[in-house]
Amino acid sequence: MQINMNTNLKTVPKVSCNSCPIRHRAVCARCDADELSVLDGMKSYRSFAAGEAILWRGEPFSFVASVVTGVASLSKTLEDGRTQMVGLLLPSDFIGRPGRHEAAFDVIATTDVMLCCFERGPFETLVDETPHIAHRLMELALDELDAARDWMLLLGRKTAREKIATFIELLARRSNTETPGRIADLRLPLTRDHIANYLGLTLETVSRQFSALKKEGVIDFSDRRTLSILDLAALQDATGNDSDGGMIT
Amino acid sequence: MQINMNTNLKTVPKVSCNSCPIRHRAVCARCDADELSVLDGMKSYRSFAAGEAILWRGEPFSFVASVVTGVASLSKTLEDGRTQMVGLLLPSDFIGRPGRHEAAFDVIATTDVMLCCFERGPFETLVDETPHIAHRLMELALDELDAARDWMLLLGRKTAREKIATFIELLARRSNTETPGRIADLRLPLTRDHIANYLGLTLETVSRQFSALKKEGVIDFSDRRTLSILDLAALQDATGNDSDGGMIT
DNA sequence: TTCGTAAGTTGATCCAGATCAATGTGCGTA
DNA sequence: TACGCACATTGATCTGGATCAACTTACGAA
Repeated sequence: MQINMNTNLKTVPKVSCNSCPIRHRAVCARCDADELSVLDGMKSYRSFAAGEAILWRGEPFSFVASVVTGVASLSKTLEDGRTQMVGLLLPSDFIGRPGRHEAAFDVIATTDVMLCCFERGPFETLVDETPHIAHRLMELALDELDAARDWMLLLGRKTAREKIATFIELLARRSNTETPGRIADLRLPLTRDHIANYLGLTLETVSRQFSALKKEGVIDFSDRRTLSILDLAALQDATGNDSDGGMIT
Repeated sequence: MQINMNTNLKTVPKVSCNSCPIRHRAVCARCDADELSVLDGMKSYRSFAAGEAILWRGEPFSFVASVVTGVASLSKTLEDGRTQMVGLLLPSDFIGRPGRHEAAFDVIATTDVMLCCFERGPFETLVDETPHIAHRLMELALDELDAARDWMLLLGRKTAREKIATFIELLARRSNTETPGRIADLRLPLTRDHIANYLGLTLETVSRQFSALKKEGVIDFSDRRTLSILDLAALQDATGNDSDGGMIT
């Protein structure tokens, strides 16, 4: 099987590339009008419900895809069930890689997800013929590599508090809310358990660190899944990152 | 500065690409004779002594390079000095990435290292004009991404014992010694401290886990830097990896 | 041959985060 | 209106690996 044909999967009417929210960041970012129309003819949309598996590790896939909306996670699991998330796929991120025919990890929809899919064979041919796409694919891969290496530092050397602060700051940076020093109503797209899997912690530790930051007045929860950053400077201080990097505003 | 012009740096006479030990795995792997002669004309060799910095984080670099011989490490450091190695560069691995002009981490020679260097500007032009090189560069980047993600699982979820076993098994797999069930005289290219930085441990824990595996008869040291694997099955068992993956012979 | 130093081992103790356990909260469904 | 369930919080305890410390080993330089 390729991308799963499960219960909640829906094939959805296509949207024109011109009004696509990820038009300028996804694999098609560098394409001109002609190239775009080729992609437009090849693409199909699929939606997955929160919690649903998009792809299991080891499963051959016949589609590659861009995330249009929603959040998906990549995770690896040890024999005994310990799991580690190795990537978070946000809108414009790409699923699948040239020269590989089966998934190296589980891909799970953590929220409802919409994918813009291409059949793998034709897409690979197109990549070979279209430097704009090959080039963008390279950029996306290198960005992921940078992110993976930042995460290695976090997993290997940061404390629980630093991990949580880094995670919140990451979400704040990606959600482009613009309010210097204070960020309101940041939505957590993951459960405590998922966050723990992302950060190499347990869900209890995640919960305790959230509570600690709340008690200190650094953040506040309006609801379990929605928080505000009350003291951005303190939060950035708690990440353990160099003070210069990572300015949000 | 680009790649450092320090104390021990030497520019070394070039070797013909045809007799180059990494000819078929490095960035030039897919090149035909014509392409190779262009690279041959551009390249220069540089050597670095063990312990020497090849490139510091944030430093602009004017060269990219392939590792010809030796081992180098990529590492990231937190403000307070905690460091995490985020990659190990073995012969044929590539330093530098298209579209980036400064290092994202420190690159240190852990053994004596020989690099095959190209000036960044001309090399990038060549990449754009030579699909064989662009393609190979993409493959190398994706392989690194896979390795980084495997390491995230190790850093986030494995125990000290599993980390050490995984590390030994990794070295065994890359040194292509062929002796089913038993591997002799495996050389550790890193100090205990470097291994600790690679595995997200302290050097004491590394030492203790080596001792434990030795006492159990899984491995043996003929010298502090040279070990033999006496019981490969037990070692693989201790990695925590799926039993099917990771066969060496 | 000894001295100095970097690297490695081993022991004793400590503590951050895991684990085990109980309770709380919100929401959809009957 | 209450039942069931998934998710989250909080407390008590345990423990793997960090930290602190002493000692050993290898080796190159004087």
